[in-house]
Amino acid sequence: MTDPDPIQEQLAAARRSQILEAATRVFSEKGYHRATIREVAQAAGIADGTIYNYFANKAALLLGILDQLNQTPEREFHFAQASDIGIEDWTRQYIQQRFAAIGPEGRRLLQVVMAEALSNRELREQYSSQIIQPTYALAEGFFSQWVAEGTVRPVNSALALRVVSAVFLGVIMLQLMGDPVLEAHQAELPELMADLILHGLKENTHDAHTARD
Amino acid sequence: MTDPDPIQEQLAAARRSQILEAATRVFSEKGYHRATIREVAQAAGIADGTIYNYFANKAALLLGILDQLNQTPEREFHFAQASDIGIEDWTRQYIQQRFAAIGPEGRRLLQVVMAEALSNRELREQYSSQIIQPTYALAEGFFSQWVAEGTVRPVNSALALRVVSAVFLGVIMLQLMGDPVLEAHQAELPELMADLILHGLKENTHDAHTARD
Amino acid sequence: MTDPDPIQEQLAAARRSQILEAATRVFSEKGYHRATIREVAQAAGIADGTIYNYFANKAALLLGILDQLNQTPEREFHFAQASDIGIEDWTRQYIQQRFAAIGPEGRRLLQVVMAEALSNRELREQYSSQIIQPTYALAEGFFSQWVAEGTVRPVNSALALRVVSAVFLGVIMLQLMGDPVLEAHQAELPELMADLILHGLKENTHDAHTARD
Amino acid sequence: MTDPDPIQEQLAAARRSQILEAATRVFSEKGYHRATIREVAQAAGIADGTIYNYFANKAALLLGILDQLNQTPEREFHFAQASDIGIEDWTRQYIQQRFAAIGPEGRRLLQVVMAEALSNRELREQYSSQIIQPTYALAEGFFSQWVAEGTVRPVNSALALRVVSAVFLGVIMLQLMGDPVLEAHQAELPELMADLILHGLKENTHDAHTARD
DNA sequence: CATGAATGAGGATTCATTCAT
DNA sequence: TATGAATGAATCCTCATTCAT
Repeated sequence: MTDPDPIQEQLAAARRSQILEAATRVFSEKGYHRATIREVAQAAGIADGTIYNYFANKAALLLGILDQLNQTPEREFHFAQASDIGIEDWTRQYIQQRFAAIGPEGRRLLQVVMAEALSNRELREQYSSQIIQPTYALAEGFFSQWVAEGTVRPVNSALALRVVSAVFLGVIMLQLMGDPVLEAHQAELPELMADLILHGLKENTHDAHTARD
Repeated sequence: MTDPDPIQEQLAAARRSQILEAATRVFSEKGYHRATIREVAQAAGIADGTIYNYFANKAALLLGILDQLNQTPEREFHFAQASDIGIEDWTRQYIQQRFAAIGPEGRRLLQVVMAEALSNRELREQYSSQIIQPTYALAEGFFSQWVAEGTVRPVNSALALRVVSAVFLGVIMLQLMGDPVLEAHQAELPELMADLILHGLKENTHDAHTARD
Repeated sequence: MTDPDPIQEQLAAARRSQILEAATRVFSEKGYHRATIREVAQAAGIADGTIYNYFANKAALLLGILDQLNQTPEREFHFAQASDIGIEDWTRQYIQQRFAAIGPEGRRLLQVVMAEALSNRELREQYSSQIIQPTYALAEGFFSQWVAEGTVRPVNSALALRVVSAVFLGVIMLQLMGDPVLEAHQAELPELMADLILHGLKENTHDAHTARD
Repeated sequence: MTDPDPIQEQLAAARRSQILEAATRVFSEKGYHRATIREVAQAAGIADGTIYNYFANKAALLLGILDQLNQTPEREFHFAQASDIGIEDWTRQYIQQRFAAIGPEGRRLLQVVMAEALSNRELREQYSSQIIQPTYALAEGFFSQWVAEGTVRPVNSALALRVVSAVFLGVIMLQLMGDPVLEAHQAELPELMADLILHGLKENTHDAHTARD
């Protein structure tokens, strides 16, 4: 009936983004449930009903936000480079880059999605199957390669990957919970995380010895 | 009118627990917002109105759950023993014990509280000030002592503590998100976490060397 | 089954009064509907349930208050004396006495009953048939006698009685509405009302003059 | 977004009136508290929720009714004409006109507002400050002028005004209470009230004398 | 009789969603 | 497509009333 008008599509996509951006903002401030469609509409500068021309219902806004989380581009970061520059430097750079990349907007996305995913099985499963597990699958390849090379201690790569990523997730959760220490020491955080992930907490006396040699 | 009747108080406390237990169950299944007072009441086997004899409103149920989280006794665990048995063994034992202690009920409490705290500033602040920060304050004492002793590499203790605890928090979050790998390898998890926290990811060639000496 | 124990009856009557007194107080402060049984019970210093041993339900408290209004004794005041002391003096004394007699408690009763009677047909009809009309019936006898004697201008006694009593009712309503002028000039009020009721507003000498011309 | 659309405003005003009219009807029949929002909505032929597009809550309906009472236009009636036609004729006409003007709708408004004002301090104060006292302030000017002219006996005008208006208020209260005599003699009422207000109850012997001469 | 915990019907209010304009 | 008024289902909460102790 209507031919696919590329201009129309552009406009529609822009509207969708505009609405999702507003929704993310409002949801992160008031929470998905406490936020009303009206508030999202007002934040987006449109009428209530207009939202329903772009999203089937309120839940679809959440899924839209999830999609945006998915489209955060840096996800595929260059695991490949690890071999070139050594795991030590690579890790430090990666952590630095991830923290820089996520930014306040990404943090908000995560806050909204995590809050709801924790209490909504359906969203949780979508989040898991669409984003979390694929990301792990991607990373596992590199990780097990490092293990094979002896760069990384011999561990269950899949499991170790979870634990390592848990450091990230946990730190961001604590930030979202408003921890004042993390807030105050943002600058030192990446290096400390890299140290911990690479070398652990323990003062390695042997390291010291050998270094002296 | 009536002097404080200890039996009445016992009954009232039991009712409160009964209601909170039901609320935790229902909230963790459906989420705080999607759950209705009626569902909580039915789960507790009482009438809707009865809940309001023990809690001012629905939000007070959340705070009650928060309190329960607070009263999980093991929080003060034996940091003191660290010096006796060496940080290595202590860490392994501690992790093991924490995982055992939290259990499914504690996990549910955490799920409910985290989900809501992420989207509810008031609860978040209560959670932070009543539980998270006090716990950190307690642990920091021991942590900085270890740093002073040279047992732990010289770091900002407060910050390092956050990062270490983030491993825990992150792992539990991933579990709550239904990660199948963590589910499948629960048994290996504590040891791996201890390894990571103590020694990091990196295969320590120097360690190996020195060990050979 | 139980023989009519006069002591028990005394106690019960005292309880009833105690409860009604509390109810009047609470109702006049918060209004019948906004007031709760619990508040009445607390005001009376008893438990909620106890009220139901003396009154069938909340509405019965209102009827009880109505009864109390009924039992205000002075209702039958000595109309008879009118002939002895002249209508002028009688009226002044009567007004004075009525205002003195009603007092703050009586005002409260009236407030509660009027408020509810205005919006509750059943109470209104009870109030009318049990109190208002009987009182008028009593007064009409004297009033028509005065008319017959020529003491009072020839009017429809029943109607005139309503209008005269309306001055009272209206003044008390305005007082209950918090009129500051009536509040400030309480002392002058009875005399002014008597003047108005007996002689009207109009300066009489002119009447006389003009009539003579 | 949209500039003030006069047509929309007209529609909205019409809706408000429609709702208020229904509320007045329902409230006067069942009383404010016993009436439900659903009943008001049904009486207005709309859905429950629609009421909340025009009024913040149930109490706002009462305030809306109060406003309507305020906007009864005749309040300012022609006090000015008093000098032209003589206080006697003016009073009779005024009373006549007031009774005619208030009508059944106005009576209902008054019933609803008085019932609630008697038991609701907030509404009472609004009623007093927004309507009663301003009306008195307006009337006092004329009244004291009449006193100064010697048309009216020398009295405290503010107080006398209250007493005179109390005749009105009292009569209407008695009518609202369902007094059968007032109901049966509506036609004679205005004249009788005028007589009472102007000349009082007492057969004026001087008048009589002069008249007889 | 006194108590007050338990009950559950009832009602105000919210808000996602629809649809006529 | 955009609008926003109308809708009415859903839900929290209140509170009169009951009844076991």
